[in-house]
Amino acid sequence: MANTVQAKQADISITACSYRRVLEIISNKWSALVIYALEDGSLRYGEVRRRIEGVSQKMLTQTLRQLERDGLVRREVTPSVPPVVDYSLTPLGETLINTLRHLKLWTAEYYPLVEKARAEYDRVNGDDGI
Amino acid sequence: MANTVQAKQADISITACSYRRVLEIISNKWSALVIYALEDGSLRYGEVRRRIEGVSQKMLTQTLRQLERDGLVRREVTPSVPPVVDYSLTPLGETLINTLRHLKLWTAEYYPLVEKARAEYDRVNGDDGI
DNA sequence: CGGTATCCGAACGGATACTG
DNA sequence: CAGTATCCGTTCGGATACCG
Repeated sequence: MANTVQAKQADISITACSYRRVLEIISNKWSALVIYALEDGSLRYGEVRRRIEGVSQKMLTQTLRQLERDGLVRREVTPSVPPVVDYSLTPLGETLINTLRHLKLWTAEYYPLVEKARAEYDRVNGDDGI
Repeated sequence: MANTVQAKQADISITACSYRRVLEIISNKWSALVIYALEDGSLRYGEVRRRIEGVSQKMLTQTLRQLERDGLVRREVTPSVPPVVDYSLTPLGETLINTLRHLKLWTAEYYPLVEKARAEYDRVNGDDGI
């Protein structure tokens, strides 16, 4: 911590370290989608599954368990036959969805530009080699 | 498109579909970290690498190429010996970092609660079985 | 300095079958 | 209905060696 440069680098490393952890929460294929599916309120397992096109039973269950462990989603079991299991966002989960909304807005506004950039990149560097 | 329920589900699917694509941009291990490393301006390859603790040469190069293809990062080569390669955010990349900042703020404020939730979950469901 | 190429284990994630 | 268990291919990502 001698000079400002070193101090700043240390700060970046520390920040990056914890920052990486959040990314681990939402960076798998389905977590953010599940959180989004629950934004309007409680849903049963099957309803969540129907809302998220393409998710398998295995991955949905795994994702829900992980989010439950992280304190973002609440799981409520009504022991009946057949069983009823409801999922909803916890207050902590609600705080995260506000943040995720910004990501969604960015997508809506700028994703076409990303696709355009990709097409241009592929046109230039494209299928020339191999 | 008979009733509102179906219409809403369709809308969710479409949104989720494109939303998933942004997640693909930043959901790998290093992309968001690289974007963050470049927030203060242009950096040389080695400087980026030193800023991101733990990244390997292979993954850094791969991540930078991908971000370049997505139009988020610009790569400028000065052909000298030894070569100099500078990386910086494009205007499009700048728009994304504003969004990512919200994620970082969320982390700073709420991540401790996530860790607490995990500890509690593990305490309850913990190492009882297997 | 700033890469590329290759090998390899670990993790991700889909398909299928079975259960309370 | 809401899972669990298993198999298995694909991708991720680190280590190492080499290159212009």
